[in-house]
Amino acid sequence: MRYSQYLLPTLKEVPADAEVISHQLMLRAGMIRKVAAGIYNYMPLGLRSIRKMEQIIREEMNRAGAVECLMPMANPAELWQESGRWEKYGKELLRFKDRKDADFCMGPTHEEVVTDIVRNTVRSYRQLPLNLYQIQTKFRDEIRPRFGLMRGREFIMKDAYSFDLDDAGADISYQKMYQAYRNIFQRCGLRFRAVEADSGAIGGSFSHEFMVLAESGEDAIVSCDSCEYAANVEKAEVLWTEQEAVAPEQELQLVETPQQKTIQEVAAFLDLPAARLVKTLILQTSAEEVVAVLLRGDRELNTIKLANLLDVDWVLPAEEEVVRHVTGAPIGFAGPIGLDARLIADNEVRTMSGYVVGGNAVDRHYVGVCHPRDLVIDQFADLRRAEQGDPCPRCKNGRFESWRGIEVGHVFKLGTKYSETMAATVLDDQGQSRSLVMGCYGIGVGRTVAAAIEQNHDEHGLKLPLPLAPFQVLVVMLNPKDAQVRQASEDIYAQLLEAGVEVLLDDRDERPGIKFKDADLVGIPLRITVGARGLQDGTVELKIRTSGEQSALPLAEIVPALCQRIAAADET
RNA sequence: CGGAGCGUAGCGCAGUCUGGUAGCGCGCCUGGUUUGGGACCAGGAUGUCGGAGGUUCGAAUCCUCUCGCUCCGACCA
Repeated sequence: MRYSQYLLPTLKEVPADAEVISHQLMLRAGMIRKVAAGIYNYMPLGLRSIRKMEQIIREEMNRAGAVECLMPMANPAELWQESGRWEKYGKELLRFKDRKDADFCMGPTHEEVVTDIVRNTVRSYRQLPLNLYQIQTKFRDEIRPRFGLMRGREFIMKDAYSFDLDDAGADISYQKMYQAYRNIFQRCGLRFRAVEADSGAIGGSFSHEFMVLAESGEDAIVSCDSCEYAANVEKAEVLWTEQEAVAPEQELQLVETPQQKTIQEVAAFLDLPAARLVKTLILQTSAEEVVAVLLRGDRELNTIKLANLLDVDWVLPAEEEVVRHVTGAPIGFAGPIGLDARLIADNEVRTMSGYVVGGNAVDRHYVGVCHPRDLVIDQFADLRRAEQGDPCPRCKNGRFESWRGIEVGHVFKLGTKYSETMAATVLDDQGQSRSLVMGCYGIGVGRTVAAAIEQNHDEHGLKLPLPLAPFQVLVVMLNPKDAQVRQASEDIYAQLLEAGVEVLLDDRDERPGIKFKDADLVGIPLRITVGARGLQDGTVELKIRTSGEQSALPLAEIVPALCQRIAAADET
C-alpha cells in the first residue's frame, strides 16, 4: 500500500476526550474515529489490526473444532421473550420496531439465536459435540461507554457456543476452548492470565476470564506466585486455617470516642492498629433483608461473596435511615453488640478477641470485645476481598500477587439454562430426549487490540507485536524527489509485495521529521529508511520499532533479511 | 440513574466572571526557500460560538429550556 493513496489521518495532539493511552493512540494513529458515544469508525489502519486479530481467532477456533457461522444483528423479540431475557435484560438491550411494529433488538449476545439454530437442526446425539462460533458486531447500550474500543456500545466480538449431550462432554468442550484461548492470546504476544471468575447471574459451575495485564485494567486480579491459581478478586478465595480462639484477656468497656467515625480515626484515637478493630457494615440485600457483616478493621468486604452466600442478587450499603433504625446511632458507630440484625462475620474474626467495635451510640465504641462472651455471631464465612500477600488457597505455599487486568475473553460453562427454557433437546442412544449442555465463549476483538496497545506502546506511539500490527514493514522513502531514492524505495516495495509481505510505502512529499514521527506513532514493527545518505554506500537502514535496534544493510540483503525476520516471528 | 464538568474553525484551546459584533497555536490552500527526527518566509481560506426561546439598543458572554459529550459513582452474559 502506498501512503499517498491511503487514508491514515494521524493527529499531532492528544484528543481531549480520550482518557486511556490505547484510546489516545488509536485516535492519533488514525485507527479509529468516534461517530457517537461508544460507537466508532474503524479506519483503514485500525481495520487491518482488527482483521489480524480475527484471523488468529478464526484459525485457533477452527483448529479446536469449532465451526464458523454468522447470526443476525437484528434479533426478533420472540426468541428473547422465550428465554425470559426480553424482560430481564433491561435498558442495555437496544430495542426497536420494524415497519410492521414488531419488536426487535440488536443482539448483545446470541445464546437465544444459536440455541434456536441448534434445536431446529440437531436431532441426534450423533451430531454432537457441536461448537458454533461467529465474529460479529454486537450492540449493548452500556450505561457508560468509555476508553474507546475498550468499552464501546457497538463492538466486534467472537462468540462461540458449545453443545454436548452431557456434563462430561461439556467439560471437554470447555477445556478445548480454554486451550484455544491460551493459544490465541499467546499468538498475539500478550502477557495475560486466565483467572477463575465469578460466573455471575448466568450461573454455571465454571468460568474463566482471560485478562491482559495492564495498569489501566478495570478488573483487579490476584495470582499465586508459586502455582497456577489466579482469580478475579471478585472470586478469589481467602485461605483460613482453623486456629484456637485466643482467650479473652480484657474486660468489655464502653469508651468515649468523640467525633471518631472512620476506622482510621478510631484506630488513631485509641492508638491501636486498624487490625485490632472490627468494623460492622450494615447492608441491605435485594431480598430486602438487613444484615450486619463483621470484618477486621483493615479488610474490605467482597460484596459478591456475600451476595452468593445469602443467595441474593445484590447487597448494598444500607441507607442512613436504616442504619439509624438498626443501630440507634448515626453512620460511623455501628457495632454488633445489641444490634437488631443478622450477624455474619468473616472467618478472620473467629479467632480475634479483645477488639474494638462501634458502640451503637454517638461517640461511643466498645473496647476489649470478645465473642461469644459479648455477642453471638450467627455465621462465619469467607467474605473479605483477597489482597496482595495473602496465602494461596490452592497450594498454600505461595502468596498472592495483585494485578490490574483487562478482560478480553471469557469462557463459561452454561449448563442447560437455555436448552431447557428453549427446549433444545436431542435423542440419546437410548432414544431418550435430553437437554443439551451448553458452554459459551467470548472474545472482545477490538478490546483485545486496545489491550495489546495498553501493553505495547511508548511515548512516541504504538509498538504492536508483529501478529497484530496493521502492516509488517514500513518503507520510508525519504526524499521522493531524489530519483535514486525513489527508485530504490520502489524496488524494495515491489520485492516485498512480491514476497507476500504486508508493506506500507511512505511515498509522501513530506519532510523526514514528519515521516519519522508518523512512523513511530503508527508503530509498524519493521521500518526501512531509504535515503540519499545511505544509498551513497549502497545501504538502507532497518529499524525495529519494539527494540529500537538499528542497522544499515546493503540494498541486496534487505528484502531477504525482512522475510527471514517475519518468518521467524511466525514460528513462535 | 446520582454527582461534577465541557460544547467557540479539522484538532488543541483563549475569550464568558465584568454584554459592544470572535481570537491564538497546530493543521489546510497558494507561491518560494528547504529536505535524516513534527522547517522557514510571504500570502490565503475556514465559524449557524451545540440548539431553541427570552432579557437587552446590542448576547459566545446574562436567564430558561433542550440536545450532545466527558469524568467520578452505581451498573456490566
